[in-house]
Amino acid sequence: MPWEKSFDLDEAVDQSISVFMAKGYEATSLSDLLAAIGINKGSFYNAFGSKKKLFTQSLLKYDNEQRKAMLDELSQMQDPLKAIGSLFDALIEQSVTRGCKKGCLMVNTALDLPNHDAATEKLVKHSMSEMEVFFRQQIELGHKQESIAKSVSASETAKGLVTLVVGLRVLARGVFDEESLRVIKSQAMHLLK
Amino acid sequence: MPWEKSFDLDEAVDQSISVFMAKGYEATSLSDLLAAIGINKGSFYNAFGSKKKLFTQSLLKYDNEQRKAMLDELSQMQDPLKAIGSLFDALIEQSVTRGCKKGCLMVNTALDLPNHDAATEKLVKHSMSEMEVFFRQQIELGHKQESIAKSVSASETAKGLVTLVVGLRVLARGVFDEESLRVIKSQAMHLLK
DNA sequence: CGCAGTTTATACCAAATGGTACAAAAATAA
DNA sequence: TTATTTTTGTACCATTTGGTATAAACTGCG
Repeated sequence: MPWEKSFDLDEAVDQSISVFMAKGYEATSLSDLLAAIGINKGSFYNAFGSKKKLFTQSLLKYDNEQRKAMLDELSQMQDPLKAIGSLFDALIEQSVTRGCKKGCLMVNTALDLPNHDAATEKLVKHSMSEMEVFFRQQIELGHKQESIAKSVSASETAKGLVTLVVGLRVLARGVFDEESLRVIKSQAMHLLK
Repeated sequence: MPWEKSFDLDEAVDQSISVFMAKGYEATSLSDLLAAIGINKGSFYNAFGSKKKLFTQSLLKYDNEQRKAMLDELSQMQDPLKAIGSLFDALIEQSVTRGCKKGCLMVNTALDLPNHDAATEKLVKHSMSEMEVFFRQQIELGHKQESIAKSVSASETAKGLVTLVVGLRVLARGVFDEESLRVIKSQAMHLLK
């Protein structure tokens, strides 16, 4: 066997995620990706096949390492109000700190859904639905623990919280300042009362 | 004097709004616009100057004729809960009916803010802030009329409602079905209790 | 009619688009 | 050393990009 790839595949996808997140799929050019990853066309097509395939790969990795990882961790807290509060804290933290206003690849793609293929649509819907499930389960746990009133509908409030998260990620891209983002969190907690 | 323009300027901008809304600024090509308006390059540059100028004009018109017109009308109802409920009804109605999933030009642009110029940023921020003001005033009116409890903070809840509206417009583009959108409305009304 | 202004249609522009092809260099394994 | 395979660099591809230029045809008014 000859030799290992000289650039880190995983790292390359991470760079791609950044670019796609910042500019969107269409507005991201091949040159943008090559510059961000630090390779040239030959290696690119050898490694990823096409721009579209890289995008799908990026979206998948993002969903696994960002959304899924975070929800899994929060689920283990066994404290619904704290878990949900922490989720919003983390989103705000990311929005304020991270590279500045890159937002969320999944939300960006959700807004652009009509311009993507069926596979992408399925992935985005699944990711959003997983988030809704997370909220629903947390609220149901709160019902058992009696930290959340039974009058708070698990399924309906879960959808409300998903909507607030999505809205937050949009507004975090430049419309709202940090203080306003924190108000969104407090409004989310209001829905649980 | 020679002769009137043979195509309707106003109508042309409306067509442009549709295209920009559906595909986003970057992904919309000149050809897309020419096809949608039904004119050719010569007339286009004579009438609008550039793609960017047309976009700005479109955004401005959209803000005036969609957002402003709607909020002005709802303000006249003098019934905060009804007005806010009607706003969500109208958004859902649009999302379900209108051309199918075109969404909202202002929200689409908000998510894309980092890639636009200062003038656009100002316009979007102003539009969003006007919406926030609308909600705040409605809640304050509700305080006076005693239809909304004083414990509901006008300024904070206004931000929460703006976030729900933005989230709704994103999710309406393909993630949520009509039933789920209606749940968002009911969650919005919950914030007013 | 003649002038003014508009519309069409076309040709053109340089630059960038996503993607392919290929030779040479480099590095490992046998 | 000799294969094997990936890397790099470059050249190339047709198409499209936003934008300009131009000439002819059309329409309305004085």
